[in-house]
Amino acid sequence: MTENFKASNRRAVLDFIRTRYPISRSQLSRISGLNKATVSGFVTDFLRQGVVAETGSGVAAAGRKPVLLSFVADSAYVIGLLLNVRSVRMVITDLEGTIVWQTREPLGDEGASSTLDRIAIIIEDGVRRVGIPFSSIVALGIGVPGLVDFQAGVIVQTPNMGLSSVSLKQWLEMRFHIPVFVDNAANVSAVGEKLFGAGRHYEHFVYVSVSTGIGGGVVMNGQLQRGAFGFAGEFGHMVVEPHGLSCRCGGQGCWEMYGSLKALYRQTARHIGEDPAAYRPDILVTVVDAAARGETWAIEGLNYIGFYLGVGVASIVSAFNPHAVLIGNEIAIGAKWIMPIIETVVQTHCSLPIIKDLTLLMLEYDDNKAVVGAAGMGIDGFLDQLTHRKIRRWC
Amino acid sequence: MTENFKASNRRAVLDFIRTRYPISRSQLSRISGLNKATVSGFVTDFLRQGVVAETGSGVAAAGRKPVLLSFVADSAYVIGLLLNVRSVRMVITDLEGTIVWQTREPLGDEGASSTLDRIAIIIEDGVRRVGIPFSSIVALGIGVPGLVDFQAGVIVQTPNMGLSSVSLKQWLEMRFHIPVFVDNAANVSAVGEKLFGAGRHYEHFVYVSVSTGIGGGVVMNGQLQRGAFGFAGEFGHMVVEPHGLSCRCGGQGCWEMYGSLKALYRQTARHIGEDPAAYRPDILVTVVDAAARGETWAIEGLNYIGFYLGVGVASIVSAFNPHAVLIGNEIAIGAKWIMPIIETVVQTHCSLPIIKDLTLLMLEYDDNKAVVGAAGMGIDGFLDQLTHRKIRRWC
DNA sequence: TCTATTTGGTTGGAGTCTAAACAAATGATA
DNA sequence: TATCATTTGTTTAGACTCCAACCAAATAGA
Repeated sequence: MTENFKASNRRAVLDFIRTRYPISRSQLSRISGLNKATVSGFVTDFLRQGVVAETGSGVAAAGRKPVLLSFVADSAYVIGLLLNVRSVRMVITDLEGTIVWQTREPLGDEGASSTLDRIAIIIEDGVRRVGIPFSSIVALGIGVPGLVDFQAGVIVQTPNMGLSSVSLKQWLEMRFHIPVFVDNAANVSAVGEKLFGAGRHYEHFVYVSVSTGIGGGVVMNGQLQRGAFGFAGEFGHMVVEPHGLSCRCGGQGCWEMYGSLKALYRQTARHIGEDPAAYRPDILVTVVDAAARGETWAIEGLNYIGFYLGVGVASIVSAFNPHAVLIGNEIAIGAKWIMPIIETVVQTHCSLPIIKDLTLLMLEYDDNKAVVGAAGMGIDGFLDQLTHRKIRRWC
Repeated sequence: MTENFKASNRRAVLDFIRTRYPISRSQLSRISGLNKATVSGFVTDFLRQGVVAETGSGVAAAGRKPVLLSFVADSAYVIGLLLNVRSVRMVITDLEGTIVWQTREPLGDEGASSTLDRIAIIIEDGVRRVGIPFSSIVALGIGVPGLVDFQAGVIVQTPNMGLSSVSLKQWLEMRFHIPVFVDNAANVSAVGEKLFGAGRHYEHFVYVSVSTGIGGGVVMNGQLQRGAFGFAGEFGHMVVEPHGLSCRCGGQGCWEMYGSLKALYRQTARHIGEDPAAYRPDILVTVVDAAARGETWAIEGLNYIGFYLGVGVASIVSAFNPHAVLIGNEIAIGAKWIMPIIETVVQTHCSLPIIKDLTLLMLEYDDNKAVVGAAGMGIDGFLDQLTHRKIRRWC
C-alpha cells in the first residue's frame, strides 16, 4: 500500500539533464535546489550507467569552467508499438524518441494467440534489420485504442480487436524479457508530449486527441494520472449536448459526437455527395481544401466542430485548471480554421483567473507521434527504473 | 523546484492510526507495507508527541497480545472559519473534527482592515470562552466562497466581499503565530470529507458542492489537487448546454445555471408565485415538500436539476475516473428525489468499465460541514507538519 | 605571480528504512 | 508444570538519500 519514496530526485535531475543539456553540475544544483554534493553523486552514477556523458566545457564569467554534461540518447533503445484494428505500427527509437526503424504491418483477425506471435515476429524482424543488439533494447511501450488496464497490461474494451482480455504485458515480458507498458493511445501520446513535445515545459497539462473519436491524457504534477481504475481522461464521452445525438456508448450528446471528425463528416457529407451516416477518414483534408476555396458549407462545418471542441476544452479547463491544453492528432490539419474558434469559446466560457496564464495549443500533426509516444511510455518506465536503484546496468 | 520526499510514510502511518484505531504496531506494519522496525520508530515519536497513545491490549489467535494504539483527538485543537458575504462562522474542533465551540457572527462591509480586526476578536473571544489554552491551538483553516490563491492565502475573486487581494494568511499568521490555510469553500469541504467523512475510504474522489451555485474539490492519490494555479475543481462553469442560458461569468450554459438551486428556483418560481428572476435560498425545502404532496411541477423541477446534475457528474466521471463522486451541501435535502435521476443519467452516459466500481453518494446535509472542513484543512496541515520533522513538540 | 571566483569533489553526519536477530508474552501441548 | 510454537515489539547493523562544510582545481584579471 504505502510506497517507498526513494530516488525521486534522481529522476528529476536526470530529467533536467535530458531536457536542458548541455548543462553543468552546478547549474543542475541551482535549478534543482539540491545540494552540489547530491547532484555530483547522481551524476557519477549516470556517467557509470552511460546515460550521461561529459562533453567539453562551458564558459564562466570568472573562475573554473564548468564541465558540460549531455544526455546520451543512443545509450539505449526502446520499441514502440501502436495497435490498430487492422494494422500494427512499430518504431525503434533512442532515448530521445528519434526513430531509427519504423514499419507498419497489416494485422489479420486470426485470434489472440496467432496475433501475438505475429507481433513478436515483427518485433524480432525489426530489431534484426536495424542492427541494434537486442541487449540494448530496454523497454517496450504499446498504445492501444480503447480502455486498458495499465497495471495488468490487459485490454479491457476496444473496438473489434482480437486481443481483448489477453495480458499483452505478461505475454511480451515472458517472450522478450524487457519491461512492457501498455496503455491507451491517448495516454501514450500524452506521455510522448510530456517527454519530447510541447508538454515538456508544463507540470500540469491535458492532452486531447481529436480524430475520428476523442480521447485524452491527464498529466498532473509531471505525472500521467490514470485515476482510480486507469481510465482517467476519457473525454470523448463527456456530455456536451444533453439532449443531443445518441452515441454508440449508449449515452447521448457525447463530445465525440460533436467535436470529432465523425461529427465533421456528418455535418458536411451531403455537400460532397456522400452518405451522412457513413464515414471517410480523409474528411478533414477535403473540408479544409473546400474552406480554403471559400466554400461556406466547409467553413460552417469547421466552425461547428470548433465550437464544440471549444466547449469541451472549456469544461476541461474549469475542471483541471492546467497550465496547458494540448490538442493533437489529425484535427491539427484544420488548425488554422479551428483553433481561433476554440480560443474564442474558451475565453468566453472560463473565468479570467483560470485562463489568464493558460496556454492553448494545437500540435503539429505527425502520423508517427502516437507510436513514438508508445516508445516514450517505455522510455519513461526505463528512466524510472534506472533512477530507482543505485547499482544497475542494463549492459 | 525539486522537493524533499522525506517523511511521507510517517504521515501515512499516522493516517492509518487516525482512521482505524485501535490498532497495533504489527497490523500497521502489515497494512502499510513498512517494516515493523520502521513503524515502531514512528509510533515512538507519535507517543512522545502525544498524538497517539497506548490504550490497552487486543486479542491474538496465538502468541503475545498486541498493544493497541489510539489517536488522541484532543491532543490539540484547531480553528475553522467560514467566511460569507455577511457573516463568519467559526468552530474550534479537536483533531477529529469534533466541535467544542461554535459561533456565527454578522460581518459588516467596513473595509478589509476593520473586518480582519473583527475576525481576530471573534477568534480570541471564542478561544477564551471555550477555556482551551491558546498554546494547544495549532492551526487555523479558512474557507472562502470564490477563487483563492492557496499559496499566498489571498482571495482572488469573490462575490462582493471586502477582503479581496488581502493576504488573510499573512495577516492572521502575524497575529496568532500559528499556520493559516485559506482555500475556497468547496476545497475545504472536500478536505473535510477526506479526513472525517465519506472520502476517508477513497484515494481518488471528486467532491461536488451543490447549493445556490456549484463548486468542487478534486482528491487524487489521497491529496487535494489544486491544478496549475490553484483553481482546479471549478465545476460550476463547466458547459452543459452550449446554446443555453447566459451566466454571470460571461459564458453560456454553465452547469451552475442548470443544476444548482438557482436553476431549481428559476424552474419552479412561478408555481409558488415568485419572480423567476429573483432567488430564495430556501427553495429546495419548499419544492421537496410540494413534491412529497405529489405536485407535478415540483417533481418536474427536481427532475430537471437532477438530470443536469447527472449530466455534469457523468462528464466528471469520464474525465477523472474517480473511485467516488460525493455530492454535498444543501442539495442533499432533496436526495430522495434527485439521487435516482443522477444515478440513471450517469449510468446511461458512461461506459461500463468506468462506472463498474464507481460509488455515487449524496452526503447528509449538515450546516456545519463546511466550517468543520475548514478546520480539517488546518488539521491536515498540522499533521503534515507534525510528520515532517522528527523532534518537534507543539507544547 | 597572486587573488578572487567559480566549479566540482570529499567527508562527516543526520535521517529514512530494512533485514535479521532477539526479547517478551501467551495459548496449546506434552 | 514445563516446553513449544506463535505472535508482538525492540534492538542492531547496514544500505541509501541528502546536506553543510570543507577542500582542490581551474581560471580571469590585478
